[in-house]
Amino acid sequence: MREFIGITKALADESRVRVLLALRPGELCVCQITELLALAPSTVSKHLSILEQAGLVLSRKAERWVYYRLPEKPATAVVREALAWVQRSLDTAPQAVRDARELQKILKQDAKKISRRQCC
Amino acid sequence: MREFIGITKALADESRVRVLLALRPGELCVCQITELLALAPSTVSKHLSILEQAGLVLSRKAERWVYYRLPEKPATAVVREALAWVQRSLDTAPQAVRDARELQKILKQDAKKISRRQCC
DNA sequence: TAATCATTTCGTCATTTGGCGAAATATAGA
DNA sequence: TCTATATTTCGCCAAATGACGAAATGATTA
Repeated sequence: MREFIGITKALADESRVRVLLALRPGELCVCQITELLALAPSTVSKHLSILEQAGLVLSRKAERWVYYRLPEKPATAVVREALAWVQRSLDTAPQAVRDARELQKILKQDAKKISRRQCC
Repeated sequence: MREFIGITKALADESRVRVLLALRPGELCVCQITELLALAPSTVSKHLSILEQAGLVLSRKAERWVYYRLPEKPATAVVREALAWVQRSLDTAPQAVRDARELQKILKQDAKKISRRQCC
C-alpha cells in the first residue's frame, strides 16, 4: 500500500506526468526538462526526486549533468503497470503532443550548443 | 489530461483506495463505509464525492441511504484501467485483507439491525 | 587554484488537502 | 406533523504540497 500511494501521489501532478510522457523517446537532462516545463530548476528537481522515489524514473550522472529516464525494466509490477497506464491513457493527449513538438525544438537547440560542450 | 489527473488525485489517498477495495464484493452504504474507515461521516462523504467525480464509483439513493458501488461498465478506458490496476496491485495487501475481514463483521452486525429497519 | 555551470537543498510563502463538528437537507416512521 | 436517522454542505484548522529564490554542492574548464 505504501508503494502504491507513493506512485499515485507522484502521478497526481500534471508537471510530473508530463515528464513521464516526455521521457518516452529517451533520457533527458534536468535542464532540458526544466526548459520544457518552464518552471524553476529547483522546482523541477523536486518533481524529479518525487518521481524517482516512486520508482517511476531512474537517473544517471554524466559529467556535469544528470539524466533521467524511464526504467527499461521496472523494479515492480505496480510500477510497470502504472507507467503502461499513463502511456496508454495520455499517448495522444493534446498536452503530450504539444510537449513532444516543443521537445524537438529544445533538442535541436541543444545540438548546436553541444559543440560548445554545453547541455542547455 | 484533466480526467487523468482527476483520477490520480482521487487515488492519491489511502482512505479512498481502501474504499475502492472494499467495494469489490458489492455496493455499500455510506454508513458502512464510515464504520470501516472510522472517520467522521462528513469526511467520508467528501471522499466518496471525490471518487464519484473521478468516475471511479457510482451511487444510488434508496430510501434513507446512499449506496456506492464500482462501475460495472466504466465510462472510459482510463477509469477501467485505473480500477483494474488498483485491484491487481492491492488485491492481497495487508490493509485490504484486514478491511475485508472487518467488513464481514460490519455486514453481520447490520444483518441484525435490518430487522429494525436500519442500515447501520 | 579560481571561476563557471548544472543540480540539489533549504527556507519561505500561498494554495490545497484532509480532518472535524455544526448546521442544513432529505427521507422514513410515529 | 413531529421526530429520528442518513447524508451532505459549510466553515474552520492543521498539515501537506507546489512554487520560488538563495545558498550549498559537485564537477568541469580556464
